[in-house]
Amino acid sequence: MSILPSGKLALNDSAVNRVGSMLKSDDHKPKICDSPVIFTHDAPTMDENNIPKNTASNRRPTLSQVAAAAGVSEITASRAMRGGGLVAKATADRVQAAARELNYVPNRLAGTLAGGASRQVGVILPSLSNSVFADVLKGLEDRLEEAGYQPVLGISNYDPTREERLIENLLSWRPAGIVIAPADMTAASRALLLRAGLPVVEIMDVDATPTDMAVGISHLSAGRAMAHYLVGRGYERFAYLGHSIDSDLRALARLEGFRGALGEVGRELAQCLTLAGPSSVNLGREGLARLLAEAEQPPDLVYFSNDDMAVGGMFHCMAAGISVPGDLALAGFNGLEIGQALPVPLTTTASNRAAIGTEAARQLLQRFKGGMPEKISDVGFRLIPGQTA
Amino acid sequence: MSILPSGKLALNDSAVNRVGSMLKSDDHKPKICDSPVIFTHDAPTMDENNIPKNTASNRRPTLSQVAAAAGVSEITASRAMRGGGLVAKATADRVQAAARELNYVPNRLAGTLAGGASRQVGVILPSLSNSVFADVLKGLEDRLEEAGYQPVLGISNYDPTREERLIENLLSWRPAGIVIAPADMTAASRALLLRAGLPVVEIMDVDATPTDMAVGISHLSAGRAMAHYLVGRGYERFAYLGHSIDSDLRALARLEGFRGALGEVGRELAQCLTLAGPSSVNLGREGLARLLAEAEQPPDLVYFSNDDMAVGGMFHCMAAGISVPGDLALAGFNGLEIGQALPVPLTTTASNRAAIGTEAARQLLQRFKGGMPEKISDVGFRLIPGQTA
DNA sequence: TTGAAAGCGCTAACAG
DNA sequence: CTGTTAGCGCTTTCAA
Repeated sequence: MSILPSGKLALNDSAVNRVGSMLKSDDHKPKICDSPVIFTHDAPTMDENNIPKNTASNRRPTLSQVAAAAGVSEITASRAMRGGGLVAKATADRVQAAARELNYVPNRLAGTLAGGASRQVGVILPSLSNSVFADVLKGLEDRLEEAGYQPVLGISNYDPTREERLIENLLSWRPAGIVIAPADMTAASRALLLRAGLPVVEIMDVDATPTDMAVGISHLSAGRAMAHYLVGRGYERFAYLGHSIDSDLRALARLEGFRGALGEVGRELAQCLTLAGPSSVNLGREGLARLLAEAEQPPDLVYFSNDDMAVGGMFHCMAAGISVPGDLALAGFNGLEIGQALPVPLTTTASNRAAIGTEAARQLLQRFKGGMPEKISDVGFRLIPGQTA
Repeated sequence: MSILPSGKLALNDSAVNRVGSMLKSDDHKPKICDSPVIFTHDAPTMDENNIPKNTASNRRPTLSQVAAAAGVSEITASRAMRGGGLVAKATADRVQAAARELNYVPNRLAGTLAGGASRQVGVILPSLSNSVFADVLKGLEDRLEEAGYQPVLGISNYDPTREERLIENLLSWRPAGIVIAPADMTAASRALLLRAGLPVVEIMDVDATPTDMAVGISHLSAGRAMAHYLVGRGYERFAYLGHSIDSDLRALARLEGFRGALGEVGRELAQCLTLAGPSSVNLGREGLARLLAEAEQPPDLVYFSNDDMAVGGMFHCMAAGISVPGDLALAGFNGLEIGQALPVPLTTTASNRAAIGTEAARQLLQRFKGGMPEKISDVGFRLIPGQTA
C-alpha cells in the first residue's frame, strides 16, 4: 500500500494536466482524427421496424481491400490476420502493415458466418443487484477476454419467461457456448439449450443434474454445514430470515439443508420468516426487527438467506443495542467483504464466487478446444467462523 | 412486504417439489427433448488456432427450410419473421407456424451481415468490483433488452491498453452502438470510436467534451457541492481518504472539486491520503486508521473517495470507539444502499447510477431510430445529508 | 403482397 | 506457402 505524505496528493504530470483540462473543459475536445473518414450524422435510412440499415456510408475497409493493398489474395490476407504461421513471415508482415494503414477492423460476423469459430459466449444471470453475480461475471469475463472471447449478457430478473426469451436471443448470435445461472428453467429453456448443441455451463449450483455441465457448490450442503456448526456452538432456538425465496432456488436449498440438518439432530427451526422482494441490507435490517417483534420467545440465533441480509440484521442490532453474539447470534451466506469488515466479523459461508466464474470459463474453453471436462465441478464452500455466532 | 407466519415457510407446491427433487437429486435429469437433434460430442474438427470449426453437424434449421415448409420464398419468410406487416396475415401465420415447428432460431450474424440492423451494443466498464457499475449495467441491460438489443460486455480494469483492445474487439462484432465508462481513453481509442461512425455514449462523467454523447454527472461539481455543504456545517480541519486515484479520473475530479471549493472559501485540505489498489470497505477501514495515526492534528472531517471507503471508515470508528459525527465526521460518494442502512446513515452524494444506465440506453435507442438527442445529458446528483457529518 | 437476383465479408476446401 | 472457387444465412435492391 503506497501512502503519500499528508497534505499532498501524488499525481504524475499527466494526471495533473487532465484535471487542469477538466477545469478548462473546452480544450478537452478530441483532436485525433488521422483517418479521412468523417463522423457524420445524416439521418439513416430505416427498415420496416424503423431501425437504421447498414448503409454504404457506414462501410469500413474490408479484408479484400487489405489484400489488394498488400498485393496478395484475400485468403492469404485472411490467414495472415489470423496468425497460425501458415503464411510466410514477410507476407504476413506486409498484410498486417496494410491492415494497420487502412485501420482495418475485422468483421467477425462475416468470419463466424463463413465457418470460423464464434468467440462470443452467452451469459445469463438472474440479477446484478448484489455483488454475488457481479463477482462471478468479473471472473468469467476476465478469463474469456484473455482467451479472446466476449460475453454477451442477459439478466433474467429471476423470471423464467424472460430467461427463456434471453436464451433464444443469445442463441441467435450463434455463440460458442452459454453460461447460465438458472433462475428456474422452463422445459422450453432446457429444450432450447439441448437443441443448440453447444457447450452449456450451469453455474452456482451443483445439486441438480445439469443439462450439460455445472460449476458451483451444493447449497443444500452449505445449509447443512452451517446448521451443524451452529448446533456445535450450542445454539438452541434457531430462526431463519430470508428474501423472496420462491424465486431464488439456491437460497431455498440452503434453507432446506439447514432445516433438514437441524431435524436430524433433534432440533427444529423455531421461526422462519421470508420477505417479498430481492435481498438487501435494508430488508435484512427491517426484517430482523420484525422477526424479533413477532417472536413468542426470542431466538438465540438467526440464519439469514445471505450476507446482505445478515449485514442488515447486524445494523439493526447495533442500532437497537442488541449485543452480538451475546444477546443474539447471526449467520449469513456468501462471505462478502462487507461482512468481514464489520466491527464484529460475520459468521458465514464463503461461496467462492470468483472461482465459479473462472472455473466456468475454464470448462468452456476446454470444451472449445475439443476437451471433455468433468460434467460437474464443485468449487466447494468454506465456513467462516467470524465472531457473530 | 408479505410476511409469513413464523415457524412456517410459505411455498407453492412446485417449490416444494423442486426441493424434494433436489434432495433426491437423480430424478432431476432433463427429460425434455422433443426434437430429433441429439446433443452429441464428437470431438470437433479444429482450425489453425485449435478452435472447433462450425461443422455441418452443428447446423440448425435455416430460413430457407422454414420458407420451404411454409411454401413461400425465402424473402417472404424473412419478412414474415421480422414482422412489419409487409406480408399477408395468413402467409405470416403459416411461416411462423413452420418456424415453430422446425425450432427455427434466426441467425442474426447472417441477418446483420446482409445489411440488417445489428442489435448488439458494446459495453465497456472499468470494473464490476463495487456495485456502482453493476447498477449502471443493470439499468442499461434492462432497457436494451426490452428494445431487443443485447449488451456485449468488456471490463477494462481501469487499464487504457485493455480498454483500447476491448474497443477494437467489440467493434469487430459491428454493434449498433457503444456505451463506455472510460478509464482513460488513449488517442487510439478515441480514433477507433470516431472512425467506427456509430453512436457512442460515454457514461458517468459530463465534465469533458465527449467524442459523441455523454451521460452522467459532473464529478467536479459533486466534490464542490460536498465541500460547500460541509463548510456550511462548520467543519474546519478537512482530510481526504481515497483509493488509487491516478486510474480513477472521476474520483480525482471529485477531489479537485472538493479541494478547489475549500480554497475558494479560504480553507484547505489539511490531509490527503491515497492508497494503492481499488476501493473497498477494508481499504477504507484500514486507511482511516492509518490516516488518523499519521495526523499531526486530527481532522474533524474525512471525505472519502466513495461510499465503500466511507463505510469502511465508519466500521473503523465503531471498532475504535470513535463517535461519529461527534469525534469525527465522515462523508462519502455514491449514495449506496449500504451507507444509508448504517445505524448512523452516511452523509454522501447520490450519483443516480441506474438513471445513467437507462438514460444511456435512451440516448442510444433514440439515435438508432434516427433521432439526434442532446450531446450531453447530466442526470444530476443529490447531496444526502445523512447523519455522519 | 410476393418473388428473383445479387451480395454482405469472410473462411473452408481443395488445388497448385 | 499461396490461390481459386464456393458458399455461410440472411437481407437489400429491383421487379412483378
